[in-house]
Amino acid sequence: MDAVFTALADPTRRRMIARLSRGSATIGELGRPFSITKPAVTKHIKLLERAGLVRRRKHGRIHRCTLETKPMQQAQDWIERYRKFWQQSLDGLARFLDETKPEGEDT
Amino acid sequence: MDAVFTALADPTRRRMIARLSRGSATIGELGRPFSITKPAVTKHIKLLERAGLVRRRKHGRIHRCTLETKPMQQAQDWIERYRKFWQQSLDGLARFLDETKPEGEDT
DNA sequence: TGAAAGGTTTACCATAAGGTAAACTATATA
DNA sequence: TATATAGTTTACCTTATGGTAAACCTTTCA
Repeated sequence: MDAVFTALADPTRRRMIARLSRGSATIGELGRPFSITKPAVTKHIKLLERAGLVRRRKHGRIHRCTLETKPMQQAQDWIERYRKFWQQSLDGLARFLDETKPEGEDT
Repeated sequence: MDAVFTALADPTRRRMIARLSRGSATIGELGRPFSITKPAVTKHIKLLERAGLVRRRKHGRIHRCTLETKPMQQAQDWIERYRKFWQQSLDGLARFLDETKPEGEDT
């Protein structure tokens, strides 16, 4: 889970994911939109693989990448679990109590 | 968005968020479950604030923290957007093509 | 008026990210 | 058989994380 959120924390990798969501791509295709060198692309893909978000298949000298759905699903589940909690609590009594209990706010 | 996913990438911070989803808490309360020093707790909270996930109100010497829903919602929206895309594409034709087009897989 | 309690700040350390240039491996092709 | 192409590896740099200890500021309270 750490690795998944770490992978999503970089804008370049998020754009790579967006690209892959529309179909598989090679390493070169994934790196082309960005003005970064090839080793940088290699590192990003490796990080995405380490998070389980991307799978690679080698065909000759070409590496074709595809997305894996499971880790992203788990990340979404984590968020969803707690989002539900606080939406029900913060919109209701808990928020009222938190806001009104202490009177002397200085910020 | 970078900051939000970065904040979620650490297990200590995720547990702090889980704690906050059940109601507001002080800095001390948030750090107590972990065997880390006070400066470490301060840093985690700061990072959560920087991501907009946590809001702090000072009452005397006590700092009371609450969750903010918006950034988490945005993070979830980002995931949801692309998850939809690839679930519809990978479960269907695109995945079929990706898997079958190149014959000589060596991995 | 002290001293304790809640937090922060200031160094300081180790490791991971994100980037580069240069050299390298392996496959395809003229 | 050269040479170009796709991608990786190694070595290096800078900045951000995650942690500590020690000193500090504020507020509370005996």
